[in-house]
Amino acid sequence: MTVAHASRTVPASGMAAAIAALRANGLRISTARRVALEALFAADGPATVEELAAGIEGRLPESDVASLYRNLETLEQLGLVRHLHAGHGAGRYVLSGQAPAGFVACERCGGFEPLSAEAVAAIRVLVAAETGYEPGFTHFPIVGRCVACRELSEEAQGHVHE
Amino acid sequence: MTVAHASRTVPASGMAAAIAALRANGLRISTARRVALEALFAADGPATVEELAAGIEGRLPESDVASLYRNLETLEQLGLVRHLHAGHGAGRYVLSGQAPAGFVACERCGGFEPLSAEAVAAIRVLVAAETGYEPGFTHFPIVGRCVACRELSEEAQGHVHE
DNA sequence: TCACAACTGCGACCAATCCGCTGCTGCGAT
DNA sequence: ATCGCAGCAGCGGATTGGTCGCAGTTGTGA
Repeated sequence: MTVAHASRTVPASGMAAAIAALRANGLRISTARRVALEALFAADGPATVEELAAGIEGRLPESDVASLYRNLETLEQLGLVRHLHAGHGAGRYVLSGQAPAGFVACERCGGFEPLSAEAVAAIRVLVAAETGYEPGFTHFPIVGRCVACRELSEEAQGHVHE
Repeated sequence: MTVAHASRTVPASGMAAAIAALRANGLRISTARRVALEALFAADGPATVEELAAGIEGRLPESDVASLYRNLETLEQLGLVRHLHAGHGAGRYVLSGQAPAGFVACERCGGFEPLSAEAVAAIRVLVAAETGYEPGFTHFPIVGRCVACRELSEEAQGHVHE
């Protein structure tokens, strides 16, 4: 397949680079791995294994969850993928090329917002100065309430499962 | 049982206050609840349900986990207890009277460090200014690496289960 | 000391993740 | 082309953290 038109929604170069990285490490380009990468490229932001395994709303073939977990781990070891845990529930996987310096996650609706490198650096300095700890914010984002959910929880003091 | 000497490691007043709070809300002072409270008072910092159920290293009677979860939830609704999720693994419960404004947790060794109210406020402002999100840091602490674990992971780039 | 709702403790159940095994397949070597 | 085989996929089952339903027990006000 020759690339006739260089630009697409998903830069073909990303996929090619990922495959090259696999090959460079002596790993096979199996169908399951290709599908996993396609799902990651097609996903809109950090996606759960469930979403990826279902083929991103049925637009891609389904995958076996156990194999998917293994392949995501492999891709993570190559530095192609990162995963994060935001609040309760399933972990989420992103292509590291598409991930920002950090995330804030809403503990209520599960939404995400990127965090700039500057903000992350500033917070890191604050935390390190007080405790010596060095936070990452990529693997474990900051968790809070987004604007919409904050308003909701103020008018109705309802308990969401925590 | 009369209190001969007023001061102990665990302030008896804390226990009495907790029991009073239960009673004030029309809740029963059952054995299981008393044991749960004792375990929380005896615990050194945020403890897992497993630790609490085991009676804090066998120093207290064992508890049923399901009942313990229910009682911890009850105590949490009264504002006596808080729970937090630091990194992977089980959640942890603390008496809210013994909990600081926020926590930093080490994702590697599971250690904790308190975060001052000032630091929490400063970070909250930073995050809110950039994203509109309002983080708490009590339910989901900041996760990072403590000094010791950072040194370990620098000399040997070993992968801990993530 | 009685009566009964609140509570306990057991076992089944659930979601997220990982593990072991067997059979298939990508890929370098013929 | 095609062969051989380590690497991999896909299945089922195990594990961990947490919840639910239910039958039996127990605080507590009357």
